[in-house]
Amino acid sequence: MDKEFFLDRPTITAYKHNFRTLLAVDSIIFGFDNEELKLLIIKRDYEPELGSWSLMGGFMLEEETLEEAANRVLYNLTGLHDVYMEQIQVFSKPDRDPVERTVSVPFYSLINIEEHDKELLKHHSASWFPLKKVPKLIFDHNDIVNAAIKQLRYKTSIQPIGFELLPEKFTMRQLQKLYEAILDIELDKRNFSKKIRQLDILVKLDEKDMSSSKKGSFLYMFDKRKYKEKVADGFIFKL
Amino acid sequence: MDKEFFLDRPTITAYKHNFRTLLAVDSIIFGFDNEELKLLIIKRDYEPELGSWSLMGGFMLEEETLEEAANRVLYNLTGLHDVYMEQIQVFSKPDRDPVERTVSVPFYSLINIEEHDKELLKHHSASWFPLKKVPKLIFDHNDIVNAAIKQLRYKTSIQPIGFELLPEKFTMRQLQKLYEAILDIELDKRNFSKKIRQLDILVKLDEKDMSSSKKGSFLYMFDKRKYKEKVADGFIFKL
DNA sequence: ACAAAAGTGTTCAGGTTACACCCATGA
DNA sequence: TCATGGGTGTAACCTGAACACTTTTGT
Repeated sequence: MDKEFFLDRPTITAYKHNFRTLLAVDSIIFGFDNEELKLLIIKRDYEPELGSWSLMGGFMLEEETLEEAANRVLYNLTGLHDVYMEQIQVFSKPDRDPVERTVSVPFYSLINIEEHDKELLKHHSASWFPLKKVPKLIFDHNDIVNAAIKQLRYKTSIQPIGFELLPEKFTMRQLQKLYEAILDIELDKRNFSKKIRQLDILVKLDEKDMSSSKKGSFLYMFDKRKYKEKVADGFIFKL
Repeated sequence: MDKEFFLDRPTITAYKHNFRTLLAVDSIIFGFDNEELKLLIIKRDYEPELGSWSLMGGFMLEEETLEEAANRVLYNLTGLHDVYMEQIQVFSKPDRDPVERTVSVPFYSLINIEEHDKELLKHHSASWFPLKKVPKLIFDHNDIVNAAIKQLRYKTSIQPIGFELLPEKFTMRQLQKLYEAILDIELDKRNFSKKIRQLDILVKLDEKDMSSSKKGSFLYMFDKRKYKEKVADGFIFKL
């Protein structure tokens, strides 16, 4: 029994003798260019690993939550607020950051690839990479990206997210391409549009987008109110 | 532009000036007694909140990962190793712990309610509570428990977990009751056993359990190899 | 012989999949 | 007039849901 009692000590020790760690948020930012999914990463202009590709990240401040920190980091890079964001598994190997132990809480976000501040991106030497061409990133950032992709696919296959990656008005075909890009599969256009229309979260507009074909294709908007109702009802959608 | 550059500072500052936080793991331990789902909590024997009900927890040590810390905490309370464990959302409100800022990474585990070290439980003044009768816990621990229940239900509804909560040999009826307890719904025994048998992850034994009826009911075991294969294939199961 | 739980099969409805042709238009 | 992408319906199949009776055996 003594063994357990010994191991137990740290959990009942007064707070002050315990280890305190740096806590970072890392931002996995996905965008869509109507063809494929892309990831936004930066070229570090500070040590360690100056000049290497990296996720955008930042340390959690004393007075903010992790969610606030993640929003701050995303805002710093893109100028965007109120973006879809989801936390994934924490990365906590003691030696993952060579400078000092840093635990990373990653958040992935979905943004419209057209709607961000390009000056800020330039300032951070940030670039978009197709998912299949993401270079070697610092530390364990490639693992983090892979975990985020996995989580995004999983979520997308059971809940209608992904609208955040499109412009406000979009065609059925764009939406289908988005799902195909996220899930990395091909879908039948008849079945896809039937399914999506059944969800009753889109509004069909009278306008057409004439850029993709001679005939033009109808534009849709996404009915935020209905969408939120459904998600709140714990609604599950299977593609 | 200056605003962004100012906000940006913390993310590019050298490590040393940044805030370091206490990082805790909290353990949400679920057990099943053949009737209902229960939660294991402890009566704190240290300040703050001495005497209050609380999740078992502990601070992450300098040389361990969060997963190791979670295993250590669980081991300290139950004497168990190699238990199913899953991380849920991090809780990081700056004032959630009144003594000092502590970020909590909660892990829930599923254990067989018969197979743990009862001496250790007594030592920690720990008790099992039915989910619907969990008392007020310290800090935001009730929120953490609710998040864990939600996650457990979600997981259970799409993947065959939950076997961890049963003894090695169990009856179809016990398994059904477990699912009913986790999902808080009633299931049809014909459809349930058909579905489970289709999954092809159980082995039917020749033995019967005679304790529950005159006729006796067949015992099953869970085929770990097949189960692991299925889960690795990203297999989704909908009850 | 009866009470108590175990065990099993069929039918029906709804959803998912596979599949092919016509439409509108600009060039 | 033709080439390009847009738009739609139907039949076969599969899965999930609802539902009731027989079996075993201890008392």
